[in-house]
Amino acid sequence: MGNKVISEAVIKRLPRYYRYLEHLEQEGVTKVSSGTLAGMLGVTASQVRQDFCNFGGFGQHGYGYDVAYLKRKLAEILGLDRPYDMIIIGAGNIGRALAGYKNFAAEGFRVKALFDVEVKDPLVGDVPVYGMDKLADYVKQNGCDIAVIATQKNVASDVAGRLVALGVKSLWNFAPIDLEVPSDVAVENIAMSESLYVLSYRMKNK
Amino acid sequence: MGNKVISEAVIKRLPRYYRYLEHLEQEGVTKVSSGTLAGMLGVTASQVRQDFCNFGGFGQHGYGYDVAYLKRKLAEILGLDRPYDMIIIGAGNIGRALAGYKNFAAEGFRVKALFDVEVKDPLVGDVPVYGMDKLADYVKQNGCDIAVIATQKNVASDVAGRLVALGVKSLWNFAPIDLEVPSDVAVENIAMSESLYVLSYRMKNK
DNA sequence: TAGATTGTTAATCGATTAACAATC
DNA sequence: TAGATTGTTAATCGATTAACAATC
Repeated sequence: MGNKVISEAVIKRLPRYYRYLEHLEQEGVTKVSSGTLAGMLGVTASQVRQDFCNFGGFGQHGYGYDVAYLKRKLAEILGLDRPYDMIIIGAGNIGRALAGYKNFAAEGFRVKALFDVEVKDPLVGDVPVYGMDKLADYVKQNGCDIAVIATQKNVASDVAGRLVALGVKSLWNFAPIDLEVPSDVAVENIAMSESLYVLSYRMKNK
Repeated sequence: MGNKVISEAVIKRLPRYYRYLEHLEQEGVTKVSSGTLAGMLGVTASQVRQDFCNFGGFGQHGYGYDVAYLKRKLAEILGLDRPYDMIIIGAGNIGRALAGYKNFAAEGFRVKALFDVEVKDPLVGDVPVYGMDKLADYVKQNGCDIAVIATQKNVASDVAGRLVALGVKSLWNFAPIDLEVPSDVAVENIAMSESLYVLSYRMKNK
């Protein structure tokens, strides 16, 4: 593993590069320069080259970057070159919406099951819903690459703790709290209300 | 308006401070020091004081910060001291989930209407759903503080353009694209797939 | 008063930008 | 070859941290 430490700022830009490269590829564009890419992202060409240089550099002097190759390299870096099995804890509004979101499956993130204390419907789309009492057995039998926390705020920490105890190494958290997990567990938050607060701030300060 | 330019880094921390202050207030805690707050957020006491100092400073030498007062000041800064009327464009999984999310209303963000090209149900919870042809009239008659873009990716730019043309000054965007808007329009993105990519990166690099 | 803790200036650290030799 | 554009080092800029006088 290429273990140069990459800053958070760089990591957060990688998915954006990837998105624009997908777009370029769809348009049939085969090569792109750091300057062009920079123009699309709204950053400097220097930064684009620095960012890729962190991973060794994927371009050719005097030519630029091959779109398909650069995209493939970014996919590798981001870990998008393999599928992931996800489960969602909490079959409320957000949990059900995520289960029904087709794009995830298309990108290799496969929702295999929903869990909730109360099973109102046995299926959401084509995803089965199980009671929370089934969680441990399910994870032990089927494994789970990513668990999505879509529960109420007040149980989110407990649920995270149970998942970690079951050996789940990756949590995608939609609850408005900061989860505390061991250092070998990856966490990403979707902080919707914080985003809404920032929007409110921006409105006020335009 | 106090027009010191505040960095993005500071702005993004404000909602987190606010969240922890809410928590402290609920616990009945009336005063807090920069050190304590820093411990909760996982930052340094220096940074906490610097951040508040940007807005004039809300503490008292030798005492710390009054929780209720600091929370009220942060609410003012973030613009949470008044309600907002929201509409949601796109009555798919995400749009409907957001319409049904009770916490928003509790925080003063009121979902007034959903819009979609196709009106399958006239109501989602207690929120009315209208056809896209009703959008212009609705906004002209009722106004709209914040429009939520929860459409398919391929129409998101068009929808954003229409909203901006109708005078909407604030967009909360769930589509995986970068919206281009005039400088007096505020935009905040919830980039779910980018977050998932970052999670994937983190899993791979733990 | 003595102790605690802020507000704020100065020092440090890290990220971004500029520059340019290497090279396709 | 001449032109273009990278990879990478050095310079700049901005954000974080440390320090401490002010003061409750």
